[in-house]
Amino acid sequence: MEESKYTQSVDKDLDEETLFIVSQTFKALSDPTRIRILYLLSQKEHSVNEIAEKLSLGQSAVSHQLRFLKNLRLVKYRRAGTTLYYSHDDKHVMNILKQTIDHARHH
Amino acid sequence: MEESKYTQSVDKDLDEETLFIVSQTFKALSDPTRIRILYLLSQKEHSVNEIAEKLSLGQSAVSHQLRFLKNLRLVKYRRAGTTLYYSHDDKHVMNILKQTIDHARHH
DNA sequence: AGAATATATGAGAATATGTTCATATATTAA
DNA sequence: TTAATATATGAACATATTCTCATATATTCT
Repeated sequence: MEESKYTQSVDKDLDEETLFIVSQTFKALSDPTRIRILYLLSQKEHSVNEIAEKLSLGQSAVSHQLRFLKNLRLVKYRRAGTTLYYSHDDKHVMNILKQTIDHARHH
Repeated sequence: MEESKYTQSVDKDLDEETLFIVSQTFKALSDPTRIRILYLLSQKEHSVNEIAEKLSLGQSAVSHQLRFLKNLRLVKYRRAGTTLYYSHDDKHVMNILKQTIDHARHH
């Protein structure tokens, strides 16, 4: 039997663009440092130095990771003088992170 | 003010083990090849060769990735002669994958 | 046992990733 | 304008990842 002309999109192969977006999204969540940063930002906004101190990381490392997250529009920032306050900027992704943390904890 | 003894677990720092499980889970979903394999298995079980053919991948590459996914208990298999039929084995993770694919498609 | 088929495994190569170090840029205050 | 503070950036290094190639293992059939 041939493929039905009513085949749903959910059964089609993944197109390049979708695949790229999905893999990039999960890549953002696959590194312990980025997870810790996002988790911190899930509670409230933090400056770069606050993040570095709270998580015992170098300022440069934090800045690099924030750039990564910013490029994917997972975080945003507001400026206050020389200080940049970062906060999360993607509710869907933060929700998925929270779901998975809860799931991991219950085992 | 000191930390309340009623502080919710959701506000605590992430412990090592949770962090490890979460990062490993997302790492599994961060590679295009593994995403394509899991997506295929979300539809129905497939043998190693079927996966390789459908996705135009080498048999060895597929086998390596399946081992990775098997170690995380994201897939399982049943044997039929010399053929191994793989299927998904973690509804939570498959649900997250589906959510994220849908989210990516709608943009 | 030997041949055929399906899958797994290990080593090696190419590429990607994450951190550190040094330094650049931007904002504010004196 | 100069100094002080906060953050960003680029290069270099160490490690991790993913694929390919060759070969090993497992099952079935004759």
